[in-house]
Amino acid sequence: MIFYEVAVNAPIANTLTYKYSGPAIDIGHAVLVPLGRRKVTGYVLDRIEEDEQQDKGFVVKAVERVLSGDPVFPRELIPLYRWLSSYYHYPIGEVLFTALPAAPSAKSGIYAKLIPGCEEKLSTFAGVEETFPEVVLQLQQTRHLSHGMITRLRKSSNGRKLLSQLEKEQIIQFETEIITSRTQEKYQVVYGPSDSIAGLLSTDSSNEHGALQKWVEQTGLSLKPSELKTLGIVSELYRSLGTWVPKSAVQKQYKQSGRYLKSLVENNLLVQEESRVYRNPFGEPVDRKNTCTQQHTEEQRRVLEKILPAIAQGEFAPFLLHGVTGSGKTEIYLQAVQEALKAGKSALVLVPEIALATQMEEQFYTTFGDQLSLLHSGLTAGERLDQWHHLRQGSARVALGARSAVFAPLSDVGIIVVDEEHESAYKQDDGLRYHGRDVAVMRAKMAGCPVILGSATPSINSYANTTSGKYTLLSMEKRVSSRALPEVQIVDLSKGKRNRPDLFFSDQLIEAMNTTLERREQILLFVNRRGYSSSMICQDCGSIVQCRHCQVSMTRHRAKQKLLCHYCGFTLPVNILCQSCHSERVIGIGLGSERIEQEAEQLFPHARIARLDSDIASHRKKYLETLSAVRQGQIDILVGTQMIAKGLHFPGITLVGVIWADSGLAMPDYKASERVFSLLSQVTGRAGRGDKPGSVIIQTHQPHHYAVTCAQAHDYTGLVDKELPIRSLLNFPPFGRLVNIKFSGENEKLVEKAARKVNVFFMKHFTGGQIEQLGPAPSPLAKVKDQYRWQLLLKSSDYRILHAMVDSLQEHQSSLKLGNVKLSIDIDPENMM
DNA sequence: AGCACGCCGACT
DNA sequence: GTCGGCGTGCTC
Repeated sequence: MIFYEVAVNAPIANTLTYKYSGPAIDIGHAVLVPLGRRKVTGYVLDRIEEDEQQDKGFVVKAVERVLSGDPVFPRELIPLYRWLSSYYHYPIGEVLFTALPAAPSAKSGIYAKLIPGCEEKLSTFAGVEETFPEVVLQLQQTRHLSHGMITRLRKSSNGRKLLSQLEKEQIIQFETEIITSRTQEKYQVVYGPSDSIAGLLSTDSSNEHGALQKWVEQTGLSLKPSELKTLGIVSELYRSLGTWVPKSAVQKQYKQSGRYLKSLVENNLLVQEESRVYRNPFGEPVDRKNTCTQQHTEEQRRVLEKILPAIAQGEFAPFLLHGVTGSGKTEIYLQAVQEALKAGKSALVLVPEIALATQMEEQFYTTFGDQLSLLHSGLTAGERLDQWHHLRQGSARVALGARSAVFAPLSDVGIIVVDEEHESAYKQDDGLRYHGRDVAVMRAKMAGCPVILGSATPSINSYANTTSGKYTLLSMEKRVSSRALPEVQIVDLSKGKRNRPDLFFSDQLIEAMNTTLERREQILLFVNRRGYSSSMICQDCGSIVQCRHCQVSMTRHRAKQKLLCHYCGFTLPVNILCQSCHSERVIGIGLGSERIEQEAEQLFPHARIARLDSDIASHRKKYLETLSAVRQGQIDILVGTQMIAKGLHFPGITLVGVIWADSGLAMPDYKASERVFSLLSQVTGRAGRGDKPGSVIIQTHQPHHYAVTCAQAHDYTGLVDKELPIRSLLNFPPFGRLVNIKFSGENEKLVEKAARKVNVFFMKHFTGGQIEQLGPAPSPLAKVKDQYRWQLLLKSSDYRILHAMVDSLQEHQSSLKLGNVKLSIDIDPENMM
């Protein structure tokens, strides 16, 4: 008998022990195990030798069965899973279910069996026939009660009564059955040559059909013309594909071929097999043009001289690559990955959550082809699983993807790259609240390999790690082919008269747009919000239309003719009465991408204008059409939100306008300045990447704010010099560490009470000046989806104290009696909303 | 999470 | 009396 350490799919902090008498189970397998009265999926994390398995005061149950054919994850990732569980204070089983794709899984439910020989007893059972005829019917017909039937019965008291009586009278017996078990592998039927004609199909004679016919005549086989035709198609496809031919591909050319394929197999000319289908994760076929590996710049060479030896060395080494937009960071990544592959290792590349196909994907695909596995957010569960298997089996050695790709099942990782490391999209904002970049660094540490964090505007945290000596700083300050950085002009929105005070366009911006359009060049307008008006205000009483379920203002969307809540999706008609005074005079204020698009149409009626925001991006086709239209110069003005600032390359754009730069500075967030700076820098970087120089106009109400002026001067260290003293004064990161304890529930009073209780608990058990408790207070978004939210922010220079506090809270959670209030813990919170 | 146990109010 | 409400606690 062998014992196993299993992480089960339930919110249980620790792993559980199970035994299994069958053949030894490898670490990493999915198993079905009993848990209480039910059966759940679990993952084997370790084997426990029998002599180590002392009596620990619980009865060890047996593994029900092994669910996976092969281990689902490489065992070298187990320490990372354990670290995630303890660092983010999240149950180990749920860590695994977050980190793994929808792999073999099973669940059980209760059903009831009719005890043999009880049919008579059943019919004499008082009252069943009248109240529950369907129960009698099901038992007679199938000799059991289904899970669905039992759940239905349990909803009524009479049903429950019936069930317990049937059990008491020994008519039925409850058992658990597996009700869902899914694997999303897709298979297809493929055909290949049998031994007898293998030689014939591999020859690349140009007169294929003739050769086949000749061969058939020689062997004296009597093939029908249709069979010969089918065989011809198969052989043609076999040669062009270079591999076995899917049945569907043959049938596409010849509809009736199914039956002939069958007879060809019977005649031992073709062999039929089932093969795993790997769905194509590239939405559209990507042009595999060769990127001419240009000469590296002096800076690139200097950076590579540091990184490449570290990869060959195979030791943990964190680098922060600070390179201005256009300095050629991607080339560094490509070289680094190549170096790792050369050393026989694999590579992991993380990019922020991006809507769809980007330059980065294209370049990696061009360079690494089938070696590359893409793990972006647009994949279906099935596609994701396919990519997982590719990596698992080593048929792909480079993984490129967003946040969750950090869990890619690569073994022997030689390099990890995190592009745009400052992006807050790396932070998962629910469930296991991990930071993709931080996990990447930890993974590199465990794997013993270098990690490159790249950014044009590094996070203050990472930058601080270079001055403290934890990371090595590598800088690239020049743009490839020494293109100049764009000229940036700041326009003060609060000063001076405007020709069009009704619009969000300053005179300077309008003029610059005019000259740009005259030169037949392209313009990008950047807006912070989608929609038309960011909120609706009543002109009589001044109240703002709020979502019924969330404490946020409703945004007007003109195209949809609706008011929309961006948090829960709740909609209202446009023509509503004021919620407090019932006035009809409710109008939109503030701006959104739709409105800017409309105003641009008014100002430049002859310009071709397009909009790109997440409303559009949800329509993949429309999104890609817009992208290519912009690239081909069919669009003069592109209006967009955040998503256009990232990773997209538009050579034709020479003017960038930022409509309202300081809107982000009002956020209740210690990172607001850092964010605004990096957003402005990114948008600014979109200008003039072609051979023409670019210019940028930033409209703002706070022209003297350092986030704005530093972005204007392309001065990253200037920002750091301003920002660090402020952070230091308030002991915010990188000086102090933060933990946000979040409370939520339907009952506002109870949520508040719970938050106060925890606050008191901490004050009692953790005294001394090393900890600061901010709050408890209602969250900046005090209500979302009918859930009231409070939070308690903990701050300390010593993260070990913070972890001790959270551990202690979780330990005493039940005795604190927080009632129905849900508690969730956010370690290193990125977003305080 | 799910599921059982157990302790109190409102019904036959 | 007991039925059924939900708060509390455990799962190898």
